[in-house]
Amino acid sequence: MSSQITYVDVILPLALPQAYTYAVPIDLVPFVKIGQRVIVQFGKNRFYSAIIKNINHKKPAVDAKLIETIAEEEAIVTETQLKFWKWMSEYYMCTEGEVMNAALPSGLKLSSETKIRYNENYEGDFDTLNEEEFLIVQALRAQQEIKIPQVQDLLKKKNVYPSLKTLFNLSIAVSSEEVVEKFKPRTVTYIKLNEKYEDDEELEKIYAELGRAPKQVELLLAFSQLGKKSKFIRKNELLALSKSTAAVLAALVKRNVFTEFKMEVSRLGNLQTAELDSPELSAEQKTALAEINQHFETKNVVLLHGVTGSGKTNIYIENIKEAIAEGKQVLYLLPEIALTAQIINRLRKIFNTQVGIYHSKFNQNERVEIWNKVLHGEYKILIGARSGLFLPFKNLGLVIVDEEHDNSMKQADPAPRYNGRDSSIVLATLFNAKVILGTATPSVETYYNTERGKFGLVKLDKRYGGIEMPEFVIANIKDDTKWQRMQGSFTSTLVNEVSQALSKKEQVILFLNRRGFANYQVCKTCSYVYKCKNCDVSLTYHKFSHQLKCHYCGYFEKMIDKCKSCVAIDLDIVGMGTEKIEDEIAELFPTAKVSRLDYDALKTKHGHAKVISEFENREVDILVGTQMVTKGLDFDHVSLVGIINADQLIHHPGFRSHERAFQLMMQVAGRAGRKNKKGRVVLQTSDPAHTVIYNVMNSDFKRMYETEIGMRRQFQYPPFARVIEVKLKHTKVQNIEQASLYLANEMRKTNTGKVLGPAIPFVSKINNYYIREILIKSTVDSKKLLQTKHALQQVLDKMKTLPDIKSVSVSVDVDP
DNA sequence: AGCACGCCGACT
DNA sequence: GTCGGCGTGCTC
Repeated sequence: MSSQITYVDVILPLALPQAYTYAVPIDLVPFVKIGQRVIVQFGKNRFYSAIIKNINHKKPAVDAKLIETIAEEEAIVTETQLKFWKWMSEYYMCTEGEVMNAALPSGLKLSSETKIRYNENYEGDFDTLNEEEFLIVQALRAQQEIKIPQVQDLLKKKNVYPSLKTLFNLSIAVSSEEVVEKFKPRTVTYIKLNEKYEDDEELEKIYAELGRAPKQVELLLAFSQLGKKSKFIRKNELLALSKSTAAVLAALVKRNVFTEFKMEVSRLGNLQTAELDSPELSAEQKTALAEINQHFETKNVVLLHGVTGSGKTNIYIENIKEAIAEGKQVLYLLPEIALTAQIINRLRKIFNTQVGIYHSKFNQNERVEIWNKVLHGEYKILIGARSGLFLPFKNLGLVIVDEEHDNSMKQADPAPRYNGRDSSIVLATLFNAKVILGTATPSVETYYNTERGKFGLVKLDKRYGGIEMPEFVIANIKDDTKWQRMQGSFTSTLVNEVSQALSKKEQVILFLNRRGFANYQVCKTCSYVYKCKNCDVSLTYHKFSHQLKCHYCGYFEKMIDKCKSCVAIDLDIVGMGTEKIEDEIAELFPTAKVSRLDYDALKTKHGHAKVISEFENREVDILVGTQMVTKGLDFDHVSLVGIINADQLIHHPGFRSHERAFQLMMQVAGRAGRKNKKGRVVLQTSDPAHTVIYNVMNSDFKRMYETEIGMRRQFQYPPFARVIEVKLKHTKVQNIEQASLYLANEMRKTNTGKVLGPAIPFVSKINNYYIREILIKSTVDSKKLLQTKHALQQVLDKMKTLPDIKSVSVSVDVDP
């Protein structure tokens, strides 16, 4: 029994299909535990920090290496987290290593560095060396130790191994692997008086001795005054208060009067702020809170559907308090952009030092400290962006996902391509914790889940002043074109509505989902369309900068007035963008002040904040913008929203864009209306009968959702189906064609899901890579979904063995 | 992800 | 002829 070797299976922070097994040295056996971070050699000379997944005595098929060391005695990953990682890797079709990569702050992921030294015993000459090798030798002799990136810099190329190998073979240089812990605790230097001088007599003596060094006497005096209460003082503080210098202090340290020592401190600072009582709840809010708690008796997830400004945060605060009172931890997820100082300060004022924050603006060292504080339960509340759900919670009691509809809750790239909302529900289930999803515009899946009773629904539809849903008006572009009633890009209906709103001194938002001036530019003679060199999409004409820009990669060229392809000088600008709308509306309403809010306006004009504040202060009457107008704004005097091209929003290939369009539509529409006054939304469309909005004209959002859900049921999109999106990428089109055909055909054969593609005739090109997506629709039944995934995995594995297409890179996304 | 091995084009 | 490009395969 005791002679058995102990093995550990570890997760390496790499995209590897399986766990790897290492043997544990006999002296480390008593210390290994699951979730512990160990350092292992993987490959010829690389070291990684890995996480122990399980411990056993089964001898692996291949010889196991020994683990190098244990990074820290304590397990920094909990077993719950390991379960969560496993779930995530299976659900989102990636490796556990990739999940680990996303989960751990890189301060906890170490990497080894190859260091190269000059061999001092080398006695030969350098005659056989080439120029590059000699350059390295010179550098080695000057600095005696250099790292690979320095060599790459030196030789100005990436592959430096051949040159180094020559030097190693000739024993001119030697290499060593050094493991670097990235996390460095922050230390502060303190100054202490040597014990000897605590005795007054000795102190007198030293003053006498120092007689001829007045600066040192001064410093010592200052210390004895400052240091009266404690025996040591921070170095910086001492220097600042005594107005002395580091050199003087160093002299005293050298004389052994003072001793320097370092102490680890937290980077996170002391967050003590004035305690603030939590806000008093309004009657509606109290009811909502009671309803949430009532739902929690039978359900784990509740949607808090509250219009903007209904005070959802006040309700969260009460729920957080309850969870904390039970000794549980709370996770509060927000989209990165919504993680503002405002919300953080508010919670900090109430919950003080129990609140931790976790998002991309923290550096790696800070993130490690936060990780540890969550692990040790020092933080009770964690406010974070979606990656916050990877923190090592011990006893999570409540998860709040605010702005649950926000598409930044979904990680697009790289793997794991997970949805923060869905994943946090799974995480909560592992802890038997409750989840509140909060939003003013629920995602369709969430709405559907409340409808069929899976989630509880609590509505908070009263604003403080009370607001009604807007009235929808359809403006038919086709009719107006036929009767020649169009005024530029505007229908007569919209023009009338705008002038009415303006005459009542109300504000207008015009929404168009395309920036720039015009879609594309085409030659009237030869029909040549200006396209991007890199991306194969048409270039957008920007009037302000007089450029043709690619909205995909940012490429731009100067606009010229003659055709690139033939001799003609008659070019046509087709389509419209926000710039053009801005121009046209200004011309139609010359007395109105018009402003524009889109990506370009941020840079060229005066920035986001200024545009918004001008609009809020009613210095601007008409705001033209892209979806930016929907981001966290609340305008009180907007009575009219014009959607310039509703077709574009509704008729869009692929359900993802459809979903986005739907969200957008609701959010834009939600901007209309003011206190006690119904707003109006004008939808310009050339095909009213096929516009979703037609069906819900003059109705409320409930019908909008229902229509959308109906369509999704009909076409089997999420939430009625699961969709696996396979993205193929390669430099050669033929390989993409072959791979996508193969994949689609093989998947059809397995009969585990409906394959959409490669019939989708769309291969995009980004930076020399061709990309094609294939959608595989499976049912919501988790067993069937698993089958589909297995089948897909097999097909992908097999594809890797096919000579012609094996190098095609594949990324898989699962929706939802 | 790295790193080694191996097979084809532009250089001495 | 070789150097060096990157396509391919493996890492406990």
